[in-house]
Parts: sequence; C-alpha cells; structure tokens
Amino acid sequence: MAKTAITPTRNDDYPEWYQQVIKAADLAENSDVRGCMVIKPWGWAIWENIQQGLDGMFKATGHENAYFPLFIPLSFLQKEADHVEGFAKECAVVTHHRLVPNAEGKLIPDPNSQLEEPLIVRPTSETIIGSTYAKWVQSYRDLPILINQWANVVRWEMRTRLFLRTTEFLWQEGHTAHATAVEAQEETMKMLGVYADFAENWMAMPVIQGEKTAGERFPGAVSTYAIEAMMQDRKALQAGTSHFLGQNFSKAQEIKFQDQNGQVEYAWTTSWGVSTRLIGGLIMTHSDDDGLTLPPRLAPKHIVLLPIYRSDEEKTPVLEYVHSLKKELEAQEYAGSKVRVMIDDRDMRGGEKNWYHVKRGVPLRAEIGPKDIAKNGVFLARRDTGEKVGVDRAELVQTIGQRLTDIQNNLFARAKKLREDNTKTIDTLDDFLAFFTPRSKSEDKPEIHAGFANCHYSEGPDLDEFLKKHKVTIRCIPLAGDSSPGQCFLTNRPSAKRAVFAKSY
RNA sequence: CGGGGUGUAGCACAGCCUGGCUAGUGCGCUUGGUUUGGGACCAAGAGGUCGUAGGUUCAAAUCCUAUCACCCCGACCA
Repeated sequence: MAKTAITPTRNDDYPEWYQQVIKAADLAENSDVRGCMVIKPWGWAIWENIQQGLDGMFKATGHENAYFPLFIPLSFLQKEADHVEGFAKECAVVTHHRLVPNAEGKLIPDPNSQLEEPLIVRPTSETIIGSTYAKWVQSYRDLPILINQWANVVRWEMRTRLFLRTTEFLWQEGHTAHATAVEAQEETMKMLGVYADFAENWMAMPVIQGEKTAGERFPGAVSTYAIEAMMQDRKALQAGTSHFLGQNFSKAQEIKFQDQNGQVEYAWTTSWGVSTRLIGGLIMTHSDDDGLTLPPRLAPKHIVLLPIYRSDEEKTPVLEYVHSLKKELEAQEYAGSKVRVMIDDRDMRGGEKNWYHVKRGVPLRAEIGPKDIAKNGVFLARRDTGEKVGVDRAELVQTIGQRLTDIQNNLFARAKKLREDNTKTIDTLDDFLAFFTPRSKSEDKPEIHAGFANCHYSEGPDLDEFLKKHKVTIRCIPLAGDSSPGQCFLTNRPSAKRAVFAKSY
C-alpha cells in the first residue's frame, strides 16, 4: 500500500481531507478572528493568477475597474424589499465610532459616539453602487456603465469553511447599468459566459451554465444565472453568478435617464461575481490523496527544479546547470505568459523537499543531480499523473509549453469524466430516492454522494418540502439542457424542461 | 438561539474520575554527528501564568462556582 501524503484520504473523510490539503499546501489558515481566514503566500499567488486572468477578460469585454466604500448606510439596504430580506440577517453593523475604557479598564464602544445612522459592512454592493450610478446617469448617452470592483465583503454566516464560506471573503463584483432590458440581459449572459470560459479554460473545471429557480435567486434579482461544478465527492459547487436585476434596483436607487424621445426611464442593471470560493472549487476538483494539484494556467510556479548533490564538489556544477536551465525555461512561453520556474535549493532532505512540492501541487518537478548532468537531462515528474521520466535537457526546454498544455487538458478531461460518470437522467421518484440515498453505510464515514440528476420538475411547496427533507437542491436549469417536455418526477405535473438536482455546498 | 463537547509547549494530545515530589508524550524547533536520487537515524537542548477569575484544602491541571473562547450537530449561505 502506497502511503498517501494526505490523511485522511478522500474516501475516508472528504471534508477533513479538504482541510488537510489546504494545510499541507500552505494555502490558508484560520485566523484569530471568527470565521475569517489568513490567506498565505501560496494561496494568495493562486488568487492573484485568478484575478489577473479574470481581470483581462473583463477588460476585453469593455469593463473598467473602480472602487466603492466598504460601509453602506443602513437605509440603503432597506430600499429594495427582497434585498433586505436576503441580507439583513447576516450583516456586520457599525454603530459607534470611538472606544472608551469602562470602570474595569476594558475598552467598550463610547455611548456618546453612537452613529446617527448605523453603517453595515457591505455584504454586496448593489445599493451603494446603485445610488452612485443614480448621480452619474441623466441621459441615455451616459449608458451603459460597465464597472467592476475587486473587493472584500462580509456575510455573517453561521458555519464557515476555508475558501468555501468565510465571514469575510474576497471577490469581484461587476455592476452594470443599461438603457434597455435586452442589453442588460445580454450583459448578464455575456458575463456568465466569461465565467464559464474562465472556469473551464483556466481552472480546468467543467461547469454547467444555467438559470436558478425562483427559490435560489439572488435577493432582488429578476433572474439569476450560475455556473455549477461537480466536486470529487459528487456535490455541486456554485462557482459564479450573474444576475439580471431588471429595474428593481434602479427604481429603489433612482437610476433614471431621459431616452432619445425625451421620456424618463429607469435603467436596467446587472451584477455578477466570483469569489475566493473558486479556490475551494479548484482544490476539490483536481486535488488527490497526495495533496493539491494545480492546473498550470493558475499554478504560481509551473515547474520546480530540485538540485541534488551530496558534496560541495557536486554542488557547484549542479547549481550552475540548474540556474542556466531555469533561464532557458523562462524564455519559453505557455498560455501567453512566460514559463514560471522556481529553484528549490534549500538545505532539506531530497524526499521531504520533493513531497513539499507534491503537496503544493506544482505541475512539474525536475530532479537534477550529477547523474542527470552526465546525461545532459533531468528526471521529470508530473503532478497530475505521477508519471516520471528521464528527459533530455534540450527536449524539456522545447516541450515545456506542450507538457503544461497536456496537464491542463488532462485535468479538465478527468474532471469532466467524473461529472459525466456521475450524472444521471431520472424520471421516477423511486430512482430519485435511490440515487440520493447515501451509498456509504458506515455511520462514522461521511457519505459518498450520488452526483447530478437531470429531472423534470414542477416548482411548488410540495417539491420544496421534499427537497429540503432529502437535502437535495435544484442547482440550475441548464441553458444547454434537454428541453423536451415531461412530467415532474415527484408530482407528475407537466414540466417544460429538466433541471440539475444535487447535494450542494 | 437550542443540543453536545473542548480549553495543558508552535501543533496534536495524555494526566483530571480517586488532589500529593521538579506537569508528561509525540510531531515540530535548535545544536552536534552519521546519512542523503521518494517523507532518515542517534545524541544533547530550548520551549508551560495548565483559558480567565474566585473558592475549598496543609496541598489544585485535578474538586466547586462563575466567566470567556473555540469546536461539532440543527436553522442560514457566494
């Protein structure tokens, strides 16, 4: 039995495995602040790559970045009824602006410093951005406004998990305003497409694009679209959302303009976002029992060079070889950027050092010692397949881009196969129940989930109650799904389209 | 907010029931040596207000009271 770097394995205890991968890869850790994480350099470097990739795509689709306040006056939230209801219960509220010592010398909020109007820490910025847009828009010539902001937001969730759900999280939120509903709808779909493109081509994470049902809609939105991915425990992860807000927020925030006919109209708005949750998705899509596995496009380093020597006489030529190889590799390109190479010449045992990079998910590792130099090659290991081969130096330099492409493609294909193998078309209640009944009989082992079920459905209290009881959710109504009509698997009422059902994060 | 649990070294924990020498173990860390192409070994060290406050006692990590924090299960969720 091969020993795995991560204990427990995915099969033994998936949630615990997830935590251990993060720890072993040095991505993040819990902080002294409840529910808030410290993102460590390796995790942050991944986030920077995500930001960079997405930011380029946003700009290519005509958006600009800006920044709006962290605090929102309480009354702003109040203006949109559904929005209040959706977010009021999880807001951090600022009520004072000064601290004073009490009788025991403990610092408390100064009663004399109470704010006239409390501020909430933004859970999302529709209201503050909308009220700003109201000032910017007078004429149809002022539209569209296409703005994104990279920011942190706070949602006071009851239970938190690193990257997947934290009290404070980092994200981007795009907020656009348009003169027509059609244009805003197009924007909503365009950005959903950008997210799907990014998820599949950068993260190597296959996603289903679809619309959310009424129950899963963003508070205040007319329609919500999402990309949904299957994790290795077969649970669904909502990885990004794009909302068509209609005129709900523009009416609440008074975003009005005069159209070409001189009529005063309310603008049509959208919002869309992805968060640090993507890193959670990345981990759960590709990583294995030896730790993190990174798709090359997002890996902070593509290849690590591991010099091996036993004495000072060996050390000098090995390091020379390694440094010159690094230069040659860095002159190569992969996916439009330079190949990212690191040398790890720390004074550590070879095996331990090797595992260090395995657990951090570096796509390629090259061991280089006197034996390799004699053959003018390297001993190359692939993180995704575990394959190890001796490679000629010149050949490695020449093929590095292709090798990284192969890894990226393999990760995507592997994830897609997992999803396809665990997606089933289901038409009857019995099949539905059988599908979603936990496969693992053991009490102390977390269940292995069944996957995605494509079912006809008819929304209503009876379906809601049934799903809640079985802890299954409707993930989305796929845009590219089977659109032949049928009957709801539960109620037999007529159904126009199938939706994806799954257990979810 | 309901139910359960835990606070002892950087981390993971034992010791508590049945109070008693200088509070232990493993990992990690430091130093020295032997090793070194997939997670080494030996030796010597450093590191603690036992969550906090009060009480009982000759004596408290251990018993009692209060308090704080965190974790797990439920409702909520990018």
